[in-house]
Amino acid sequence: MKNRELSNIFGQMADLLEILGQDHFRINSYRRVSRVISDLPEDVERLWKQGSLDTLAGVGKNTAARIDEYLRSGKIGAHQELIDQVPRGLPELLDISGLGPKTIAKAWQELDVTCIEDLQKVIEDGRLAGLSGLGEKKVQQIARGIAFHQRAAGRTPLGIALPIAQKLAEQLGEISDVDQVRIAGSVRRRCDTVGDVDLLVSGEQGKNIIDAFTKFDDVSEILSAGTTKASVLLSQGFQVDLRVVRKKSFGAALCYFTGSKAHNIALRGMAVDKKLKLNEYGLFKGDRAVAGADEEGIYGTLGLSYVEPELREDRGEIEACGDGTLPKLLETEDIRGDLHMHSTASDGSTSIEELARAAKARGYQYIAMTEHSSSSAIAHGLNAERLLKQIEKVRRADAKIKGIKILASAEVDILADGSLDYPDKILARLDLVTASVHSGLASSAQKVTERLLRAMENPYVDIIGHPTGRLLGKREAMDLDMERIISAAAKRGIAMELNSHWARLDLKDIHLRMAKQAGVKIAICTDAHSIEDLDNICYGIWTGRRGWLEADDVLNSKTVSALLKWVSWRRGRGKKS
DNA sequence: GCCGTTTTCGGCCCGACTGTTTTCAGTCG
Repeated sequence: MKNRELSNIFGQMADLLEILGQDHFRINSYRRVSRVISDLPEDVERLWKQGSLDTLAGVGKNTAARIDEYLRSGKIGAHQELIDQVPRGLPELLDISGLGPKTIAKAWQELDVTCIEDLQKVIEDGRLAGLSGLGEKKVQQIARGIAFHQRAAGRTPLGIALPIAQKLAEQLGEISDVDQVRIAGSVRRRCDTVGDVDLLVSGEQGKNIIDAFTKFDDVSEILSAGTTKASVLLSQGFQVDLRVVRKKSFGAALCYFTGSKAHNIALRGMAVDKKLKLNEYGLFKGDRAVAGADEEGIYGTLGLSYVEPELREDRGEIEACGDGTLPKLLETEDIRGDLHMHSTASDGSTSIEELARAAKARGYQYIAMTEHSSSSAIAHGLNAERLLKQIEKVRRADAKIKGIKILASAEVDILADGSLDYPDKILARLDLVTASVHSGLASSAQKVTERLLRAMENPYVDIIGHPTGRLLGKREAMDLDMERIISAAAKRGIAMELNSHWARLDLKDIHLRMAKQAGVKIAICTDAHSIEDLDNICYGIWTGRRGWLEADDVLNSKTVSALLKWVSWRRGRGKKS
């Protein structure tokens, strides 16, 4: 799949054009193409073969010709020409907070700055401060931006950012001038990783609120602070933006600061079509506000249904409002069980019975115990003999604890050749089988894809666990041919996991949507190694919602009897083919 | 560069904060 490469190229072209000072509408259209391709839930190469590239939003004649050029020759001439015009180290400077394209171009042309090291030199020897339009303060801001850029490893997982955002929101609520508080931005959209935290409050005394906020214990540096807006760095190393608006604007502001940017632009376009103006203060007809206090009013007045924050990515949600195909998203209550967890038998820290009781307390009807198999030696994986004893142990626990069904399952390793770590006759003894890759994740796309496809030929494989193996911020996802994997899953009725640990969230949103479209069931499971881990299910549910999942798309929204029926149905089907 | 029942040319989302300015450019979200 060339989507990622093409998306990167168009994004890079936008960066280069920006440094070269080109028309920003043109730059924006490159950025849009970059985003549309990276969000695309199908192979861009297939659209190209069908001759339907121009059905993509924002892709016109020129862009289609460039995609065509890339898919034929492996490069784009216009891209190469831009690269030749700008020093290689320059685009990275765009990532430095406080430094924009105009200043970068000036430093390059007047001081011959071509990379971060050059920039640091001209800051130290005072030459940067000597440029027109720059002064000592601005230069200090850029120096701080460089320091932050060098220590920040990029985006923060939601699982780290959300608890911090919630704590800050709570603290804001204790300020007497604050009326309402909400978390906005990518945290509210439940993106798997976030670049910063956006908080919104309503209140009349903006200055007081901003003053109190910038004095919070976790604030290590104040980047800016006015009467309605402040940006700070936290000691935890990421940025928090706070906005204060009046009550009558709260809904408009919440909508605006929740984003995404692309969704907002689409909303504003709709407002313009209706001769209205939309900004963070409200929806206006001339000078008169026609909506603004709540989000429902904004969407309603624009003639749209309310769009859940997880869907606000300009990935077709606005069009779906129009033709009534907006999904009724999965809810927490829809989850009836958890099909992936480890006890002390392999590498978990809790007994089967404790996990079962904790799951029951969370309202579940069933759990599946999935210890590792013998190849995962480091995780004390079970050999066939131990597994058979473990099955007996599960049966005894199941008989003992009433009100919840405990299924005997396993997380079986998919070996290098695609075979499974247990023989079929052992697998047949299990109620449910999840198969996962735990080694050789860096192999070529072709190799890992074949490995998974081979494993999926085994009639006992019910679920593919954490399919791409990614660990956010630590390990890249395997470069699978997701179209082939999903179509094989659809053909054999195999479910795919959405591993809910916040560091995995694997499959991710756009792949979930591909799976849904292919009719593949998703198992949203925690991979719990302790009782607390069971609570990670919320991250899976949110990510599922970002993938447009409804209750029916989710395997573990079934009752236990429907689940077991599904297993025998699909195994029968697997054996036939 | 894209796009079109107001358009094939002339638009393209909108506002806050900062610093270096004497009224605004640059950056950010």
